[in-house]
Amino acid sequence: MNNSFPSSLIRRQFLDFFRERGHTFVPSASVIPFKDPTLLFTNAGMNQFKDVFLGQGTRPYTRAVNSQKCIRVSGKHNDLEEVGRDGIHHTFFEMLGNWSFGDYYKQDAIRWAWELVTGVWKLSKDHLYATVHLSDDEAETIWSNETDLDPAHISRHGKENFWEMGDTGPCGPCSEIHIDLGEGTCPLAGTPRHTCGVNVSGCGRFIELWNLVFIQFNRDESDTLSDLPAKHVDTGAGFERICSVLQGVTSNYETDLFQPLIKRIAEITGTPYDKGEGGVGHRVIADHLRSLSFAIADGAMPSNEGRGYVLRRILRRASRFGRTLGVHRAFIYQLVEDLAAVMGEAFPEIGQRREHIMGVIRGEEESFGRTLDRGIELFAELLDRLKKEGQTSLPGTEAFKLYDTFGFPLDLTELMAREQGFSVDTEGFDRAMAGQRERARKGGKVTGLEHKVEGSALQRVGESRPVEFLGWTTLEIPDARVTGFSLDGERVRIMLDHTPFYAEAGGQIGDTGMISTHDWNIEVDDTQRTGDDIVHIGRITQGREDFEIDANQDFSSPVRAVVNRQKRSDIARNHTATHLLQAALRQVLGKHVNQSGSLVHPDYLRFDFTHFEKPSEEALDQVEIIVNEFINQAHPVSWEITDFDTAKARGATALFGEKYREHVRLVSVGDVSAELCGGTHVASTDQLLAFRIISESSAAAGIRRIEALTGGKAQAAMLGDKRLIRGLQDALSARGGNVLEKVQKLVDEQRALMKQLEQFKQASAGGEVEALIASAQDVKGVRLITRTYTDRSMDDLKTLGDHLREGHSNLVAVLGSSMEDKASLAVVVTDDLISDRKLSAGTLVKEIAAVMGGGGGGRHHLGTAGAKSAEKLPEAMDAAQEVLRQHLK
RNA sequence: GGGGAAUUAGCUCAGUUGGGAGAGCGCCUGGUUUGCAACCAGGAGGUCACCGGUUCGAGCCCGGUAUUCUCCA
Repeated sequence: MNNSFPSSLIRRQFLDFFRERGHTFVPSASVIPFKDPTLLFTNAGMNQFKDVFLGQGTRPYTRAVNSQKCIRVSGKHNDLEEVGRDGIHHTFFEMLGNWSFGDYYKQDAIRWAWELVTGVWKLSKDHLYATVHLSDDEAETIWSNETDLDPAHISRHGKENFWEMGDTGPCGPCSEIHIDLGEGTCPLAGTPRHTCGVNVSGCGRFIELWNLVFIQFNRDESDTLSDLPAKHVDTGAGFERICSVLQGVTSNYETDLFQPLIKRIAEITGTPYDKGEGGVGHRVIADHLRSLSFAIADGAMPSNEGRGYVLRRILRRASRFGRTLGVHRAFIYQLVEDLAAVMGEAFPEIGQRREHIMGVIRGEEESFGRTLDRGIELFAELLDRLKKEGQTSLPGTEAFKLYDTFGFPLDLTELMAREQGFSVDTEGFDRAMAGQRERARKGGKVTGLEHKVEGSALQRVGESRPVEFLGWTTLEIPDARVTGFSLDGERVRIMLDHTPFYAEAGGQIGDTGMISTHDWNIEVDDTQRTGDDIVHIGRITQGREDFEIDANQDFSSPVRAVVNRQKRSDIARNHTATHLLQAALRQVLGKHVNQSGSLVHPDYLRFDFTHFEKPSEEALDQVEIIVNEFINQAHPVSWEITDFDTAKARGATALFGEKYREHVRLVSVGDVSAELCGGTHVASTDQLLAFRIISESSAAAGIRRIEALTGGKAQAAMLGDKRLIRGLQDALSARGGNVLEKVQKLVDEQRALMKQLEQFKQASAGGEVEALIASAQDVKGVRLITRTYTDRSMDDLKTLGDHLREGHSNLVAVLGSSMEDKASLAVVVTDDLISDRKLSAGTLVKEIAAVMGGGGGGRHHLGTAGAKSAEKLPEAMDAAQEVLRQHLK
């Protein structure tokens, strides 16, 4: 390894180079894209600027540079299974990038890239190559005239050099810098039909270093390209690859980014690292550790759906490889320390949340261990069964069931089957898997489309300008201008140039209210954000025709926008309470408490936070007390717009990974809380009146959820409790406040009484049993007891029947009872009659009950039956003797 | 988003044509006594996840909900 280029220096050089050329450093966005549901993970540097390219958002700068954390786990070019088998595939990587938003274009982008690569990083010009798109004369001219690249090293390509975001949207030609690593570096060298070269599939000698994308077109639904109003530059260079080139190693895993991790893995597992096949496990674990740690640091959690499930799979893959290296206990979590040492400087979140990350990974490793243990048990049972049936092959459906339902990996099943001399029907397994895929595809088609249609149906009005949100200080605007709308049956969606309506964000739900003119009226029931726009959603309650006339005239007159005051103040109370709750939780439970989700609703608030165990009742009481103290202390709530670093310096809690603009809004509650927050709040905490926790539960592993009330809702809840207690006092005649003692006493007494009653029943049953037996009549040598009671339950009859059976022989009892005009019937037969005379209580009771129109059945020793009416019970009892006679031969 | 599974005592789990809720461990009481998971006897502890349906009768059958596990997208 060439030590003159440590990875931290390379990263810094890149960022400094562009900073010196007027670029603003923009911190890496979270790997969890909060505002883009179409994306599981941030997978490219441009993700956080997508809205700029789509024309929906703006930034206060026109040049940006950063190193973006990315996670890729699926897609054409990156299958999870390939990671670790070669030196270039990763699930987590950094993407170095510089951007121009309508500022400089191809010339500067190419010149600067060349200058950095050859001037700062001193890569040999003889080994560098450039590619441009077939149509892009401009780029080629710049390469040959403005750089000293050998013109013979420039080549033109088709779709490899054309970049697009999707089927429609911004796109444009791109130009790439490739490097020739020299002979002997291509794994395919010498194989037929492979000639090393630029853009040759699978070639390991010529590899891409940097992609410069020139965004200049927009592709519409009809597939035609039109020029964008502003042209952009978007570049991306894989950091790990740059490091491997500059450090003179042939695999990314040989760089100082990975070697410390790999060394530690070798240490823990006792298996030395091998650059070839033998090191796959080390590489997989090192790679997966990075994905897991960064995703968890940014707030993701392993789970059984969505991106959480992807994380779980990544961890399990790493864990499986750990087992092949001989370690069966949880150990991956220990590596987080080493990762923090390598990456902590550039990404401090890894160090700051180290304990949380370790806890989550450890928990998952242990839970996977349990899954495997259960699978091994199920496998053993299955094999036992197959052996008894004389099989030697394990059916594919069974292997699939182990995999699909219990998460037991196929390769493990095969391994264990082979040990016992069994083969596995993998074809059957594949067939079952194909069926599963088919079902999943059918199920999940609709949603994506709906999203798209909803977003594109808005019709813009007049010149487009960014909306101004005024709702922090005002709830009513008399003269807003309509800037866009859509009408779909009853539903109307409308945009304004300035608005008091808060759009759902940060857990706070959207405002409700009215938008109106003299001629029409819209009841707004939700407010949402799309891009930088605020969309009011509701229905026209009055003047629909007038609304359409207005729409045709592009809404020439101003409209009045009024937020529902009551709901807004309920929301504000709950939002401020959320901040107080977080502050109190940190006091009581510890600093590790971090928000991991919240819902601010007018009726209640819900707050999810990281914490490892169920908080004790005492702790929750303490939290409630502290929040109420905050309320009574009447802390003023204030806010200011500041920059991120200032806010952080003041100890503000920010959601990890949430994207914050250069200017952030800092909400302070006295000296008890400072949080970055865009929501609406009360002016002083005493407006909350009261705070009350109504539930505490688990939201996910390592995450607790608290639901709480404020204001009138909290007071109403207290009143409800008071009524309940008063009701209890009345019912117990315990106004003196000794309710608890009284209840305890009652419970004890009741228990004692029940016991006594049971004994009493037994004793009296003894007498009753003797009397009943004495009353028996003889039917063909069998003693038959028939007896009808009133108000005896079925349980009573069964108990009595049991007593008659116990210790007696040659006895059949038919016991009837009428209760609330319903008939119950129980028949018991002693064991000797069951074996000797083949009697069955189930059969007898069924036939007897038939007489009164009821149904029933049971086992040989005891049968029960019932009828909806007790009217014919006497007839049935009379018939018992005849029924028994028929069953006796 | 779709499929498969689980939910029974404090814990781990049994419970088949639908008819008497169980075992092991743990806990309590008494006895015994001190070589390693001590033993013996007795006892407490259950809304069989929740809601609804079928049935004379549901832990078991049917429908729904919740939570957890698991696979696919």
